[in-house]
Amino acid sequence: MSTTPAFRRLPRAVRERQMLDAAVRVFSRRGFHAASMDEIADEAGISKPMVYAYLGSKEELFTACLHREGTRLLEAIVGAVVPDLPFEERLWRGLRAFFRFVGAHRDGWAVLYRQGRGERPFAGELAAMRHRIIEVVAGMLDRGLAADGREVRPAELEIMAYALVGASESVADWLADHPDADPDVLAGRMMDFAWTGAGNLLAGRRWSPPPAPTD
Amino acid sequence: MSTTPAFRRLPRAVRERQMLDAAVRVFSRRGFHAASMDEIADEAGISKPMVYAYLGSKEELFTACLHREGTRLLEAIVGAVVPDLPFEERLWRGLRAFFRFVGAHRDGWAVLYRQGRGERPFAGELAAMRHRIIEVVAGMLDRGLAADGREVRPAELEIMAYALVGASESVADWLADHPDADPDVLAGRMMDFAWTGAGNLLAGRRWSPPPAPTD
DNA sequence: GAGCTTACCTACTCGTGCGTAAGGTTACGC
DNA sequence: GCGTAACCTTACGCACGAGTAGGTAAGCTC
Repeated sequence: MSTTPAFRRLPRAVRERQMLDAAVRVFSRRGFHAASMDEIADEAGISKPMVYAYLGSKEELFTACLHREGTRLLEAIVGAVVPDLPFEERLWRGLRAFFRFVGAHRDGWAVLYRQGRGERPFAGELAAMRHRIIEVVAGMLDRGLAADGREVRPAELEIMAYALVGASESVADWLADHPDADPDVLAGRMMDFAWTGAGNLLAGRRWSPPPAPTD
Repeated sequence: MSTTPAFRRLPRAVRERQMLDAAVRVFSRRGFHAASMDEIADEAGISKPMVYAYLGSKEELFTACLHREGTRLLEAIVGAVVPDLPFEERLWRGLRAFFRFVGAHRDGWAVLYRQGRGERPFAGELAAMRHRIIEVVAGMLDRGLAADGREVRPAELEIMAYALVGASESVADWLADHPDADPDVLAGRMMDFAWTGAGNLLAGRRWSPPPAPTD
């Protein structure tokens, strides 16, 4: 019989990609600690020393996953949010890109959102990344207001941005567990919430506590 | 010198409380896997076999933490939400109780929100708990609408509840990192967002995509 | 087809941390 | 004041998994 080796020898770049894909899958279902390098190697169809040779230690591997998925997510969003469009349009495009990404990269999303947040060495960096996104959203809100001649204290803007991002994450997480849902529809639902809500809110309508006994 | 033993012998119930308190603290800063039973025992000022004797395995201990903190949180909220009050008032009281709880039990919150979600054996139970809360919120929204003579499809209600809960969690998480912030003020901010937003939204104002090129 | 490089593997070491066996100490009943 | 039961300890067994040493073979160059 001719040369049909069970396992072809592949160039490094291809293997690295396969390993990262496998690592994201395994990390997404096990978490950082519970995932073993053996299982990742197995999932990638390769042996453990190869993973160490190419991607380094377990922490470095997880960092690489976080970095790749985080970059992809960020690029998907900033690529969709064209700068000179009006606020509403940018928000809509950003949300749609976000939900589309989560729908298409559920594993990556799970690693970023469910697994990365608790693990000690990575939580900080991840929180910083999230905070950067929130600042961007807050900036969008601020510019949306400035264009309207209004003004809101930065602290309140930040809280609002936290609420908006948190709401989106929560709905995205729902999407990750409902493969049949349409990301664009969800983005529309979020606009229902964020735009109608934030829009009216920023237009000056503030909620005030009822006069009833406050304790 | 009289009898001043370095370590008094305490009744079981007291020790169990101390151990759970210590476990919540350690789990909150390390996560489930990275936390060691030795460190928990040390934090509780007791030796490891005592932890096993009273609380069982590490998984059982973590489950106990999750259960206690989750029950406390739930009780704080349902205790604040008096059934017969109007929708707005219940929402306000529920949010305020939630933020007050997080402000007063940062460690417990961290275990529930940051650590529990990713860890395999517990994620499911925790997700179920969260889902129960979301159902309650969805029910509140529904009753709020019904009282207003309106009607919304259950699926949309659920999405909205996810957004609301996610927004609250995100702001609560911000609170956990900002000890000086006032929980009641944050609850007010959330009402700004949720009430003004959801209120207008549920009153029939829906956002619709702009006519611009949709890709 | 000799010789080098790169891809790849089997089979180990060794640290860490869960869980436990076996024994010491304190308080309390009588 | 002594037995005994509950409390508490030190010191270990053992499994699991990160990381590695050392060896094999495929493909390339000439």
